[in-house]
Amino acid sequence: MARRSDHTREELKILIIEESWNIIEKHGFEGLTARRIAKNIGYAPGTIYNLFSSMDDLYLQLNSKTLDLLLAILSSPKCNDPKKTPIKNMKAMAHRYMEFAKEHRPYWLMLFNLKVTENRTDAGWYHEKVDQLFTPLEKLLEPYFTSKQGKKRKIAARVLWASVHGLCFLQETGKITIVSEQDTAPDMAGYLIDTFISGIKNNH
Amino acid sequence: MARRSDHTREELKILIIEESWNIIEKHGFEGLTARRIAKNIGYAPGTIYNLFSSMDDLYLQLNSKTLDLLLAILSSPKCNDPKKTPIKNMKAMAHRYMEFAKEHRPYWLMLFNLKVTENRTDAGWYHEKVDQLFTPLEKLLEPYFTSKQGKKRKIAARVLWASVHGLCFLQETGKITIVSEQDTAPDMAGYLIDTFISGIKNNH
DNA sequence: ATTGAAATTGAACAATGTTCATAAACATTG
DNA sequence: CAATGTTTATGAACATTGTTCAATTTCAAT
Repeated sequence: MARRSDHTREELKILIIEESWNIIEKHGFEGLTARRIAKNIGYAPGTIYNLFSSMDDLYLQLNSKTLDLLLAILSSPKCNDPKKTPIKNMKAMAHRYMEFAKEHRPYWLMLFNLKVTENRTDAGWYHEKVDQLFTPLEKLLEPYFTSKQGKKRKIAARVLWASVHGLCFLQETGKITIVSEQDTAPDMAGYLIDTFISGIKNNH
Repeated sequence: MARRSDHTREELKILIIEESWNIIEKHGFEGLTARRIAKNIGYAPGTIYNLFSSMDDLYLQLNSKTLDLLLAILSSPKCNDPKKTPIKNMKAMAHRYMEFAKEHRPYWLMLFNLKVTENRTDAGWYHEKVDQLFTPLEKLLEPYFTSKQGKKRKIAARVLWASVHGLCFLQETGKITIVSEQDTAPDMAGYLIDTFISGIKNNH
């Protein structure tokens, strides 16, 4: 039996989340089970339920971690370089998003897992976190809108972002037949951004 | 014990699919279990495995049915009206897609279910079916491209479609914070289409 | 009638999330 | 230090799941 003083409640919570993270990396989301986590950290399955109300609750915490990672990437200087044009930054942003989805596929896919999604209990902080993801793109869109068009800009950011995500999603789940080998998903995202921004300029 | 001559193999297959369809409508995807299907049609659980290699196989067949429905909707005269402008038709198409996602949510969500997606065995006919979904939009895009720009048009169709889908997905899974009550997802799709098409015109 | 193939069965298996009485570990008190 | 109370860990137990497969039943052919 694990000593009660081995870890504080908070330490144990982190321990479980981190071990889950590793399991997912090795065995994918399907490989993540309460029993496996418990075994790996030297506790009994029941212990997990002392710290998380359910597996879904744990999934939510894991998603939170993923969102943190994503926000860090989208906020990084590489796609917010003042020396580059906004369009170039946007393309870099899209590129890095797709890169993230590819490299951290299981974590990224979890974000859109049905069960996790329908967890609308304490959706407050979670939704705010998702909302935060739009801000880097919103900033890049500033040059194309007047200061009075804040709402329009917000909408544009969300629409463009949803588009990039849609492209990434269909690509990553193999639902899209890429027309030719040369037209990779990032290229298509580039095309999308060029066209969309060109359209925005046109409408002024 | 159910008589062997009650149904032919093919009849039974259809029976299972239709009963599954009803179960999903009533109890969602989560409510769909081998035992429940069997019980409802008066057979034993094992029988299902005589006709489908696994539950995932059955899911694939169900998705196929959903894709048929979707194609029918996207091909319908309501969004392919020669009297209307292409843009209006596109907006109608996006609108109907989103409507479909809302009304047939469980079926629509199943299309993007991980497990079902990773079934890459007989992905041939399935992928072709998905590919078919793009053709209505491709046709609507004809006026904006020369006959030599067939490939460009294909790409545009996929990009635009992915965008609409992304919008729909984030909206339907509650991942997007709509800026205000007035800006519904269909409105945002309209904005997307207007801007995107405007951008296409610009680039010629 | 007999034989043989084909279809149906349902008990059995392994694995899952989850619960909860029990026991252990610690903190507090007298 | 002993006794008591509280918190935490446990792991067996429960209900479900997909899935398998030897046994049984059904039916056509002989």
